[in-house]
Amino acid sequence: MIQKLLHEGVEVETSIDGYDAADFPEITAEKQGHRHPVHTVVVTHFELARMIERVNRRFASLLRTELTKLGIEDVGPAQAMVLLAIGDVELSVGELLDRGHYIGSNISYYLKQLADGGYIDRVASQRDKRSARIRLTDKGEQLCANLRNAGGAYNRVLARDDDDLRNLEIAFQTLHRLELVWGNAARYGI
Amino acid sequence: MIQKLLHEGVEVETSIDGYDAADFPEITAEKQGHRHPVHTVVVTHFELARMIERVNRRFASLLRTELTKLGIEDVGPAQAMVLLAIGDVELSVGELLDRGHYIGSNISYYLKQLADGGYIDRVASQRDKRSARIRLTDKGEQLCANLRNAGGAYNRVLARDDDDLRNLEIAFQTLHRLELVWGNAARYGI
DNA sequence: GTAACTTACTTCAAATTTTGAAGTAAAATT
DNA sequence: AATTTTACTTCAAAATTTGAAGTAAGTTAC
Repeated sequence: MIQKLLHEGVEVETSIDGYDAADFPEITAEKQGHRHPVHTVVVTHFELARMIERVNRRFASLLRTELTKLGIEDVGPAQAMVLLAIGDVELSVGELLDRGHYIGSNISYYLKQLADGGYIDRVASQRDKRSARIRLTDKGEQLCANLRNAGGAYNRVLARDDDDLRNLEIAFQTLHRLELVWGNAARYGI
Repeated sequence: MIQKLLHEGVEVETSIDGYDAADFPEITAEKQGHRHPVHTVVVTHFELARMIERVNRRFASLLRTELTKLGIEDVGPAQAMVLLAIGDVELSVGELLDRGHYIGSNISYYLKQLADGGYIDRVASQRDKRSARIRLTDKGEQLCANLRNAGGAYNRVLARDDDDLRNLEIAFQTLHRLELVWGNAARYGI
């Protein structure tokens, strides 16, 4: 049964970017081993998930470094992500929840910190006084602008040519698909 | 003023499940003069990062659900990821660190919980008695097998045809590239 | 051989992030 | 007018992550 599942994944040729098959334990042993030019790697659901977890960790620490460089002490990576999620539009807490799949109390907590730090403004909506409208202050926009500015270097490294752009786009859309599949599964079962 | 630039010429191709351009405030206009046969979305660094964060969150809650279904109470999603990272080989704590880009004390903490729960065995290496060798117990292997079994359904949904396979492969490799770029940047600066 | 240094990991305490239960107030429904 | 639902907040607890300090084993330089 396990054997069968391992073959439900994607077959990948891995000479690209020289990553190491040993990074991926969910591969049948007979396929690694000898130093042949072509390895076939089976990418499963879990490998993708592990990759995503690692990449997420890396990004968070990068963001922390950037924040430190900017001398920002009252905003952590998680809060910075919230600021970036807000972007330059005014939106309600509910919309923000949808954007990041956060849990309500979590966002509420971050928004409080960000409001205390002067990064966002909260105004009760005229239409619906239950609904808080959120928007970046100038300080918040400045921070986002600085982060984006620092991010430009990464964009240039990551998107060198058309091929890179295509791959980034495909990665993005594929992740979006994962988001939907995993999200729907969580709510309605697969 | 910098970020006003970021909203030029955004065209979103919505072939996948109709996601909304408004979800993604950070699309750049940094396209060079090459000919693109069709409209292209230029995905930035931060958009990818936000997507990855969301997907990661979704996966963690899915994993939590699966663990609950299996009646497992002493293993959370983070620990389950560690078990999956170990896979079916025996390795040292250091190797495990590399696999997940964890921080040492973090893994140590998880390994303690997993050892207490009987999911892993720890043996001091003969060669080097500082080095702890880690391996799944039968209980640990059983849990991984159950998780993989449940995961089979997702693999089938995600990888329906060759196109899906190709896209998953590209996503995986692109994430690996992100991992390298972000990781190296964190250590050596970009 | 041994003193100093490095590696491999653990421990602990603190910070950060996430979760869930309970609450408030406004809007919508009955 | 009473009830229910929505939109959010608060608070306390749990889970996760981090960093500083510690231990013990291996390595290197004298």
